[in-house]
Amino acid sequence: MSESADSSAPSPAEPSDFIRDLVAADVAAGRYSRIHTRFPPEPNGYLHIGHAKSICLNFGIARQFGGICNLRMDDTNPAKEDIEYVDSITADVKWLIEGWADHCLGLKPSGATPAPNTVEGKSDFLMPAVSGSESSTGKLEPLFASDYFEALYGYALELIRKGVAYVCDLSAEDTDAYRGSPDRPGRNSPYRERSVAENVDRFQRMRAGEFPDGACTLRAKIDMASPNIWLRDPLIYRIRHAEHHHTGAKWCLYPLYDFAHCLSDYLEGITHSICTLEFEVHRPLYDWFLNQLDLARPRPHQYEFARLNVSYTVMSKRKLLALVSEGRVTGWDDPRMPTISGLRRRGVPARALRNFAQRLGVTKYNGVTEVSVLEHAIREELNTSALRRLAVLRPLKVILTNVAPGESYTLAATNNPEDPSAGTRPIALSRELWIEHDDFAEVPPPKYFRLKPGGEVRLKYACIIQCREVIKDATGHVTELRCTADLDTRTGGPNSGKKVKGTIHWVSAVDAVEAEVRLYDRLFTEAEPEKDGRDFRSVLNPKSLEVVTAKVERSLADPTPGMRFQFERIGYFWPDPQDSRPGRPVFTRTITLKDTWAKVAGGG
RNA sequence: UGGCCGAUGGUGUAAAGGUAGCACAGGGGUCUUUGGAGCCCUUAGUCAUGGUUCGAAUCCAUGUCGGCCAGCCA
Repeated sequence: MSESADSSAPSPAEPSDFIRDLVAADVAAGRYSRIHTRFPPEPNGYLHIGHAKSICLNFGIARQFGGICNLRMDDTNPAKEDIEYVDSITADVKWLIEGWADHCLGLKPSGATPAPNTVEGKSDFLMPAVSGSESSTGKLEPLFASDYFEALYGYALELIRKGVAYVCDLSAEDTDAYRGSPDRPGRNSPYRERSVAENVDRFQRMRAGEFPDGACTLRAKIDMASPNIWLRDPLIYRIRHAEHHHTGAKWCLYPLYDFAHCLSDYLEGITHSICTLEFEVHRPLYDWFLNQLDLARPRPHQYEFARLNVSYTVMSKRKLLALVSEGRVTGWDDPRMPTISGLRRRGVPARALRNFAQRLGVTKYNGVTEVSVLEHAIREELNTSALRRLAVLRPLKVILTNVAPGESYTLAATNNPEDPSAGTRPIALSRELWIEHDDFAEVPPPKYFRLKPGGEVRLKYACIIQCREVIKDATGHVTELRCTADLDTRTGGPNSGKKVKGTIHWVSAVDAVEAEVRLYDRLFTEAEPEKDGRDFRSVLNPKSLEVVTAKVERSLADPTPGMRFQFERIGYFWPDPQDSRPGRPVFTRTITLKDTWAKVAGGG
C-alpha cells in the first residue's frame, strides 16, 4: 500500500560491481550517447527471485546512468510460450520497480514494429523504446523479439548472400551426429557448399511454407572443428508450423536464440546486454553475428554474471512448474514459492526485494545465498513500517478473578515504536481474555520468563497478572487459567514501574475477532534440495503451511488491503489479497519475528 | 581425456601491488512493557605449490577443486 509513499526514505548508495565498472568506463570514454540495458525473459513461466536480481541489476544500471532498461519478451519459440506469462511478467516487473525505476522502464506503443530507415547511408532498423518518463498518451506494451521477425529474416538473407549461412537438409539426428562432441571435432554438412542462389531460393521457400517441420534449417557457416560447440555451424532458423502467441500464423520458421538475441539487442539500441553465466560460451557467437553484418549503429556487447541461488528453495522454471502442476503448492503465486508473484502474495515489500538484490553483489562465482539474508531484508523493511497489533494464534482462556464481569479498562497501545507519529489506539482489558497457549507452562523449563503456576507476567500495554489456578479437562489438558490482575501496575499507575521478567500479548475476549491465519514456512527441509542429485520432492517440508483460527483484536476485523502488521511477539502478517474479506479476515504470515527463545528451546 | 569461466571466514561479497573490510549467520553483553527492534563487543578467511617484487588476495606458472558447453530450448 505505502510502497511508493515511502520513497522519501534515503536510498542506499549505488552499489559497485564489475559490470557497473564497465558501464562507467564506457560512459567515461563517451562510447554511447545513452546507456540502454534490457531485461529479456522468455514468456514460458513466472518470474522468480533470481529474475529479481537481474531486474534490479539491469534497471539499477539504467537508473544510475540515466538510461533505459527495455522489458522484452524473448519469444522465439512458439511451442513453449503463452500470453499468460507475458501478462504476469509485465505485472511483476512493474511491481518490483515501482517507485524506484519506473521512469527507466522501456516499453513501446502497442503494435509498433521496427521502422526501416537509413543511417549514414546504410539501411537500418530501429525499435525505439518509450520510457515511463517520456509519457505518451497511447497504450504501451513490452517489446517482443517476435516483432523483429521481418527484420531478422532480412539479416538472415544478408548472411546467405555473404556466403556465411546455408540451408541444411540434415535431419535433427544427423545434425547432432555431425556436430561431434566437446573433445571431438564435427564434420561438415553435405549441404554446406550450396550456392548462394540455391540457399536464397530454399530459404524463401522455407518461409513460404513449402517444407514440413524439421525438413531443413538455416545454419551459420563458421567452423565445424571449433573447440566451442556453439561455433560448429549453429542453427539460425528452424521450421515450426505453429501458432505464435504474438505473431499468430504469420510465420512457419522461427529464429533461434543466438541469432535473434544479439540482433534484438541491436535493433533496440541496447548498449550493455547482461545475462547469466551459462551464456558465456555463446558470446563468441553473439559477436560473430553482429560482426558479420554491416550494421549502421554501435553494436551491443554481452556481459555475464552469476545467477542467484537461494538456500531452502529451488529456482529453475521447470521445477517451479512441477510444483504447480503437481499440486504441491496452490499456484505460481503460492506464498511459499520463490516467484515474484509468490513473494508479493506473501506480503514481501518490493523494496525489501530490491535491498536484498543490492546486498547480493554481482560476480562470476556461482554460489548459494543463505535465505537468512532475504529474511533479514524483509524484517528490516517491515520493522520500520508495520503497525503493531495483538493477536493470539493458539488461544488459552484466562479469567481475571478480581475483575468484575462487565468491568473494563481502556488502555493505549502503541501502533509502532519505530515511528512515534503512528500514535496509539485504545484497547480494552476486561475479565476474560485470551493468551497464547505457549505462554503458559505448567512445568516451566529453566529460564522460562512467561506464565507458570503462581508466577507473574506482564500483559503488554496493561498490567501484571499472577496465575492462581490451573483448570484442566478430563484428559489433563490445560483449558483455562484463573489469575489476579494488579491494576496498580498499569501504564501510568502508581506501581507501573514494577519489573517482571516476561511480557506477553493477549486479546480481550469480549473484543476478540476470529481470523484465519496462514502460517507459511520454508518449502523445503534441506538447504540444498537437489544436493547429490536427489529429487527435490523428497525434501518438501510437510509443515510449510499451517492454518489456525486466531483471536485478534477488534481493529483487525476489517484490515485495509495492502496494510502490513506485526502481530507482537509473533511475526509480520498482511491480509491475504485473494481471500481476505471484510469481517472475515484472512491473514498471511510474511515472516516470523526473530525469536531467540525458540533457538534456546530448540524450536518451539 | 576439448573449450570457456571461476575459487577470500559457515554464507554472500569488498580490497584495481601497500593495514584483509562489510553484510547475513553464530557467540557474548547492554537496553527493553515485543525473549522483537536498537546499541556494543566477539569468533572465523585469501584453494595449493613455486615464481616476480622492498612488498602479492591481487601479477606469472603449474596443480587441485567447482561451474558451464555436444536442444531444430532460452
